[in-house]
Amino acid sequence: MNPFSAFTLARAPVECQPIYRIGNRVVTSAEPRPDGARAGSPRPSTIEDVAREAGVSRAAVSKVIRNAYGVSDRMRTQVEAAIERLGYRPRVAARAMRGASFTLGFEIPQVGNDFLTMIVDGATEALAETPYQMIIAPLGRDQKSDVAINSLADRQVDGIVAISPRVDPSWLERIAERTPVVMIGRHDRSDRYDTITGDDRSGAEQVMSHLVEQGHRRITHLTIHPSRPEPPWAGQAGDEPHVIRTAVYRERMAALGLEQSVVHTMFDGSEAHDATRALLALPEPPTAIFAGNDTLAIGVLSAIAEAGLDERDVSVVGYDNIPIARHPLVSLSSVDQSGVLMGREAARLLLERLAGRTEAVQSQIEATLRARRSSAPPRRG
Amino acid sequence: MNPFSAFTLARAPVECQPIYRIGNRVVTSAEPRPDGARAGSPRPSTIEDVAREAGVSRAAVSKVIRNAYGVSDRMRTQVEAAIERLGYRPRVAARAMRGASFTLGFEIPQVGNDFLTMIVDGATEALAETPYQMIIAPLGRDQKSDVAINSLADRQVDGIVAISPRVDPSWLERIAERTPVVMIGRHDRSDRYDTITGDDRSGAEQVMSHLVEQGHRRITHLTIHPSRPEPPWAGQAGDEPHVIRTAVYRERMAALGLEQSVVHTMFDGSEAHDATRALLALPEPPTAIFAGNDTLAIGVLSAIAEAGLDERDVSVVGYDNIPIARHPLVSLSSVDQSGVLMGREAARLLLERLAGRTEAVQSQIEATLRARRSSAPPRRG
DNA sequence: AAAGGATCGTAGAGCGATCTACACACCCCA
DNA sequence: TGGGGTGTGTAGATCGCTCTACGATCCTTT
Repeated sequence: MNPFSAFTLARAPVECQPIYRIGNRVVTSAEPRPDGARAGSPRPSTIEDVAREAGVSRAAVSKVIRNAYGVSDRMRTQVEAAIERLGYRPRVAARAMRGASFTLGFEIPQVGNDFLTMIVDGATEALAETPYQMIIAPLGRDQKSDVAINSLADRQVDGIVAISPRVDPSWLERIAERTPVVMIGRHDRSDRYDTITGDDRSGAEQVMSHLVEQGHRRITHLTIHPSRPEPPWAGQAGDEPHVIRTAVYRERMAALGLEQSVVHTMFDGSEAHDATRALLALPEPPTAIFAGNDTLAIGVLSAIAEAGLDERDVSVVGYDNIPIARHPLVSLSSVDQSGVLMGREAARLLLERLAGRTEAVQSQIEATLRARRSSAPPRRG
Repeated sequence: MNPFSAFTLARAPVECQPIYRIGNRVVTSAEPRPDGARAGSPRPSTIEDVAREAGVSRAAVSKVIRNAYGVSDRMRTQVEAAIERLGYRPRVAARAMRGASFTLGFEIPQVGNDFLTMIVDGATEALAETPYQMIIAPLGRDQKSDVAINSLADRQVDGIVAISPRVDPSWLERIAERTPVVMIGRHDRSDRYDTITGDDRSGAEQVMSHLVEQGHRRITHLTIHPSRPEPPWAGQAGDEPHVIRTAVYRERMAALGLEQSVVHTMFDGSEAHDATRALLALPEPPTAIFAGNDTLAIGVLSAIAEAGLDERDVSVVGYDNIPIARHPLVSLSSVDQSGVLMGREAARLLLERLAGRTEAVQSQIEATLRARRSSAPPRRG
């Protein structure tokens, strides 16, 4: 069963019994609680308990907690002491019912992807001094972005960062009507949500110029499969980063009168490895491979190394400049589009929205090629 | 300000206005809603709306959603149609108030750490067919584990996976009274929470045997700083994986009458790099380095490569067998303790708890050294 | 035909917060 | 002395959902 459709998300599996909570008053139930182990545990204290302990009203405690107006120093001290004594912690779920959940949600298509990790790192840093907690909804295998985004929205997060999701922009706009959304990595324009993109055109152009200047002529572009079937919202403006990089490759090759060679693989580097092996077995293998991202490039490098070849045989350039790219054993040329910066910016944009901004913002991050050992002039021959 | 203490977690920063939601009835408020942009958006439909649309009671809709007993086929069809028409999605926050949130929380000390990523991958896979959604609470820089764990508990997650957290076990037990907890990676025993560990003793012993058999005598152990100050709960049983690995190193070196050399660094590989540079500059540098984990080992390798040396000069063995370790350009010998398996197991243990299990379980994952190019017999001389 | 048992559905009381509206002091000044 | 502030604190409705208790049918059975 797909657990995330409107129905099944909501539905408990038959074999999973619901968790019971002992409420303010003791629940009189003929049945023993299913999770007997936790039955006797002390009830966590509520705002009510704090109020009683401090000898004030619930509302007063709430005010102190929210740092709201109308609290005397004496009362604050009193209430804070009571909170301390009881070890009280506000229940986020209850707060979310009326106010905010102080939670920002990140939809991450691949947890293992180092570029996405950099984004999370940047955002974490930016949120450090705020009361907002970040949560990440990772995509399961074969799961679509909308599942994770919906799931974040269902959890009443105060803002959502969606990373290059393959979803219908108008669907995303509907989400953005309720919850501020920042979309990273797709070249959409919307006046409902904010966007952050790298300069994919410039980045790809730098790669192509670099390779051509080094004397490469047989250049293969290896990238991930575009969405299939072609989504109805695909277009120039809404293109995914990889699509743009590919377009630049094609333009440049065409302009130079060179033969184009584009290979598509899955996200994961192992397919890039296999694809590269096949390329190397060709009668006239490419002298350079422009990989759509570093994960693929790493896979490409492994096939090249296994074949006993090096950068003079086949040069490789990636995209994203993930941390391992600068490792001397790898030394992968790559385009830096600072994921950390993107994450920081995403957090900032969300906080701005929460502070009241209403106009959409499009933010673009510079792209800079970092040439390393993996790209070198081809051997004469 | 630290946003996560009992107080500040709860407190909105002064400049952040709360988000208002239009409830079931229109909220009559003299003030305009602060987030004016979203003011005109259609109110998301509630269970009440669905009930009206389907011509049944709220309770009936709830039953259908929860797949509970006492629903006729006719009613189910009717309600499901209404849900479909309205695009209704249940609010998790509201459900969490009484029942379950269908959310499992993972506390991840370092988002960028590939070993932890493997754990998440394994868990994601295991949860794919369940109604549970995983959320990850990443640790901010200099943040302690308890902050993230608390934050998950505050969000009423139905279960928590804590990865090798540096927290007081008795504190964790208190959390576990309310919410099932699985702790990965620390050799604690508790009858309140479940644990999953690798066989760190065996793994470390394999490393040491391997290096010694290859003829290494000057072996340095490089690992992360132990918690400082020594936490009060530290002891043999509750030791962290790194501490155990270090202990094994010391035992083996002592048994062989070899001089011990232990270097401590931060988590991040760049310090390992610097530390290795310093080691290489010694009059008698080590011929082998046993790194406490692969992240550190990668940093070690980079320093060795930069110095123009290779495995015949200084061998390196890591721990965790992260994906990049098998890359032919890196080819790092490492101990495999299947993070994916750990993640899968963690999810399984949590689901079992939710299904009613009450006794604690300790699960141990095998450790197997994968010897690769990075460890080789030292050069003569 | 009445009793008993399923089956199906509803009413209504929470869950733990937030936030508006209002009451009560107290003080100042005319 | 009375009229307004201003500063503090409380009452109480509300958010959207869950779940127990119970009522209403309908079908068997005796």
